[in-house]
Amino acid sequence: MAETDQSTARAAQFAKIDPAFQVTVRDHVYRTVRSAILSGSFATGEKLNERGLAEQFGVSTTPVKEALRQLETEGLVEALPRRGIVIRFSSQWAEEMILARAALESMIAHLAAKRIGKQAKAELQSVADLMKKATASGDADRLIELNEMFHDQIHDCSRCTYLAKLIERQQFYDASIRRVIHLDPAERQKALEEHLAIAQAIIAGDSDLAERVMRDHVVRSGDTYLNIVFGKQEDI
Amino acid sequence: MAETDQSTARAAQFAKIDPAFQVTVRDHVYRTVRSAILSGSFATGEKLNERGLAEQFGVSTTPVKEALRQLETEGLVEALPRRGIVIRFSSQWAEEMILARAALESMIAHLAAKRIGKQAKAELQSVADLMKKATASGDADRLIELNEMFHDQIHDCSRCTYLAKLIERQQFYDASIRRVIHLDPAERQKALEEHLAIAQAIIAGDSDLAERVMRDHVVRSGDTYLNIVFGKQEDI
DNA sequence: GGCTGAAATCTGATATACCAGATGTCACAC
DNA sequence: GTGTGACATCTGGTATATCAGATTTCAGCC
Repeated sequence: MAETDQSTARAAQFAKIDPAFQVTVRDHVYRTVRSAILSGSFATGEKLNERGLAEQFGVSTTPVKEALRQLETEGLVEALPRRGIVIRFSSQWAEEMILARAALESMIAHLAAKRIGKQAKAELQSVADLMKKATASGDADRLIELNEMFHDQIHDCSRCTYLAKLIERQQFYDASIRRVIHLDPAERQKALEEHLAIAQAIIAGDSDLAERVMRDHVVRSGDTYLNIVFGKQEDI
Repeated sequence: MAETDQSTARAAQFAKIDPAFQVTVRDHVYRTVRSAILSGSFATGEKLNERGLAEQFGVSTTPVKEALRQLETEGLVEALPRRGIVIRFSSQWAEEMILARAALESMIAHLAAKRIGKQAKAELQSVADLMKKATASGDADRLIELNEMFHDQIHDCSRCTYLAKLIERQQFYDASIRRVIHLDPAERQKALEEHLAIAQAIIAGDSDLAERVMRDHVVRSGDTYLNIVFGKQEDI
């Protein structure tokens, strides 16, 4: 009996591993090619060769085809049947990805403000407080981490799994670029103010305000990224 | 010389065929399974079997795998590596797809109001006028057609290709269900009023108003669809 | 009787072979 | 020189075989 209890207790210590965590070749190819496209390794209109990619990765064409299918569904490449895969991603695409994110994040912020519970309010406030500290101390990596946590919390509050997944696909920059941004004190300060305003609006349950400040935040910071990645500035 | 001109003129008469128009097995499987999922042929959580599907379609597993990969990227199914494909779609998913559409369509309406040109204004107005007539005469099929034309025009005005593509994937009902909706006179009238308001706002260049009325339109009509497909009502 | 673990089996993941449409090349006819 | 068309070739699409993780089954043990 004691033994049973003990073993149960021990088993409970281990978090369930996410089955989707496993890495497949397909997934590796997908991530690598996606990242390469988003970082501008391929010119818009350039063709991708299935056999060539398979050879470069040292794998068969099967997982490559599947990875390309995912990229196609995401809109980053276009498949012309029996003719080839063409890169679709461009600076315009990136701009629109920001707009999509802005639209979806503001929708989710709206819902979060309506649906947030007491405990979640406290947690959101606590992350906001941590952001304030990290901004003051200039810890860029910590800020990136908190940033992600912050948006994830809002996603959780909204209880919108699908929307959260959709938003994830609208990201065209990676951690290294984020780091560049967060190293700039002025940018850090601006982002902090926006985050605090978002947190305040959501905690206050002001869904319309939350929607607006979130949208402005995503668009503004998105433009900053655009500027860095493509060296140009565009407004809505 | 005359011959050259003539042949050029003749060639110009034929529209270029879209290379993506070609139907592949993969695409057929994709569309069929997608439609089956959206129409509720599979319960949420139900497993799909690659070999089984391939056998049902009388094809090999290769195109089936690719089709499933597309559905996975769309979020309709989830792939658990080496364990199987699970249906993710549910009424909650459908609700969130509407919210996504509302967010994206309102963003696109906002941009359309800002970017629309003189000729496009006239065209949008003319479609709106046709809608008025079709609503009065109760021509459901014609209304469905005009509806699509209307939204496509707005997409074109916004000059947002990526967003337009993204919106297309947020549709969880097909033509037959649309038809049911448009057969109801009250619904037709309501939709007409909304469409006219949207057209007016965009033509007037009032981007904020366009955004708001578009969002309300998508959410309201979406709820009507939800009601029909899932027999329940949900609000934001 | 209930638990353990090895074997059978199911299923997705990957590799390979082959098919067919699309494109490029080039000799030939005018 | 220009245009035509057969042929070589490239490339994605599909089929099939094999590999390996996951699940199930069930005999054997406590």
